[in-house]
Amino acid sequence: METPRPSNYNTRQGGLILDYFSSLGDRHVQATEIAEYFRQRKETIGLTTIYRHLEKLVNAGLIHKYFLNEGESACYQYISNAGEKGEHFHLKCENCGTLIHLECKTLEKIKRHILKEHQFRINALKTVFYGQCKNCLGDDRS
Amino acid sequence: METPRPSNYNTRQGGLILDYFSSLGDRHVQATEIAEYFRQRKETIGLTTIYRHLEKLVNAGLIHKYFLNEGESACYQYISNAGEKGEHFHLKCENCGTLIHLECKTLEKIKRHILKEHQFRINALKTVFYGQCKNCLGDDRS
DNA sequence: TTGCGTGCAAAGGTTTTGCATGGCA
DNA sequence: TGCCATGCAAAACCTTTGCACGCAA
Repeated sequence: METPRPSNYNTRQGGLILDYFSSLGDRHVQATEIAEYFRQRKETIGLTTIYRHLEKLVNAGLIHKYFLNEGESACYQYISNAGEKGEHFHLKCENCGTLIHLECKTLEKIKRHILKEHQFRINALKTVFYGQCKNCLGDDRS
Repeated sequence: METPRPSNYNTRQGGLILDYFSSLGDRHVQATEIAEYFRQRKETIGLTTIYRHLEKLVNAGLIHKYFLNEGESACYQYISNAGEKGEHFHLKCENCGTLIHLECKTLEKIKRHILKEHQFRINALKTVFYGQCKNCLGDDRS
């Protein structure tokens, strides 16, 4: 199986962006952060070009796009070849902004429950649970 | 218990907007839809004013703000006085856009599980499950 | 009269599009 | 050489802010 390429042509920018994503592991970045990263390394890439590569990478299934800070800019994250193993849900604290990666057998049950009983297949990658984290529950019991 | 008012002053616009929300039931609207609604009735309200009332209503706990169409505009929804009873999760089909309101005992278990085992209190109002709905699962079994 | 409410215009931020140029194959 | 990629400028959107005027109390 070939690794899908983000574009037909092999360009400096395309290579840099894909390499950058693979170096990120499971960390996510926003478009402007990518631009800033390369600007600091004197490898400046236009923001337009970055957005166009992001779109291609999403379509190629190499990166994942989602929104953490509601109403704000999109987050992009590399999808490691390791594959299905690391599926997890995101928990985002509405108070302090902490992002928790949750891998949990019970949540697998939830997915199955909703699929079987409600005929809906959940996309864990895109789904974000909002609420209050441990620390913020402790601080304020409202 | 008094009904909290959206503002100190009682203005034409404030009254119209609150009345409009209470007439919506559990349907949600976007800021521009509100503007359009009143424009058609020759009761034009400036978009700026609408946004300012929305903010006040959210702060007063009378309406709820969330994001359904990721990266797009905010949705606002009236919180009926009926209260806690109608708590439900939102399921949003990534394919056809259908929004499902899910009231389900099992999901209460999910909330309790995550609270007890992971010390995180889920805000069901804000949380949206993304995935594929019944119809779209049938159409395409990818 | 006081001070918040209103709404136009403008700014802010993110993302997309038009278009001339650059560079891969 | 052909055609996609690039990136500047500008547009498109949603939302917020500045400011002068309106209006409720």
